Amino acid sequence: MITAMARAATTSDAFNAIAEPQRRDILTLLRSGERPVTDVAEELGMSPSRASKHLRVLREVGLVRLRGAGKQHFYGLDARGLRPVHEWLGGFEEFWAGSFDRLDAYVQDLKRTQED
Amino acid sequence: MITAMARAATTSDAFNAIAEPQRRDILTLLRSGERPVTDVAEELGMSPSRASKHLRVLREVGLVRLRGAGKQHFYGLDARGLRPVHEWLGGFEEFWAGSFDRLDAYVQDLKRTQED
DNA sequence: TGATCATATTCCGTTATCGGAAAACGTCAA
DNA sequence: TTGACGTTTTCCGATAACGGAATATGATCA
Repeated sequence: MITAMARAATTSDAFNAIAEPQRRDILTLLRSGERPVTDVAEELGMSPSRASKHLRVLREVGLVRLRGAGKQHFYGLDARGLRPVHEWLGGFEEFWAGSFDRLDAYVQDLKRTQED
Repeated sequence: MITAMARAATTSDAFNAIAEPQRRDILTLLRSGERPVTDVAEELGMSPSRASKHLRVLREVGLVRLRGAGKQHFYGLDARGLRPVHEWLGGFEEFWAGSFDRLDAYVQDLKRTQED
């Protein structure tokens, strides 16, 4: 039972998971191929335990997959989990160019307001 | 001076700002035009104070602009702030189709591992 | 079995979110 | 000035992320 809500868990969403810069770095790194925890940690300059924790979060939201048992674990990218983010963002692309116009309108409006 | 780091502030990033579902809803709503706080609150079923707080976060990261002084405030979308998110995501698009193949490979691998 | 390497988890303290409720501003009209 | 409306802020309690350090688990090889 939930008593009080604070910020949503990092593991609740791809949106929340990628809010952390280091986790984005991990995903970016994994674009070039699978890697064991140690490599991730070393290449991104973080402690193995930290890397492991971040990878756990990414695994829980399905952005990363663990392959291979035994001593060697390989983490690989599963970018499908980013689709919801991309889809949500897609609705805004048309606004990027337009935003400049809208900013112009805003500035014009501001001028008018101050002149009045 | 920073003593200990917790989760990054919601206002530090577009990434952090859009991690909250209600803030995404607000941005989506504002695609159809500017709105005063009350309207946002009502249309999304949240208290005015909550809406105002969310809008403040969005304003601080530059995703939203405040127009008009006086009693009537109008909040409008400034989607340019989403560009960093889109750009980061862009690097992964090529992987979405590929991810299925990679999943196949993963499953094959799993089979092999379990047979051994 | 015991040592060693690779990963994962737990413990700790600090910080900041989130919602609701209540109170504080700020503006405009009577 | 008083009152009403629209908006923002403050206070509160509960939750949990984050890093580092230490510890635990797990697998492999001598």
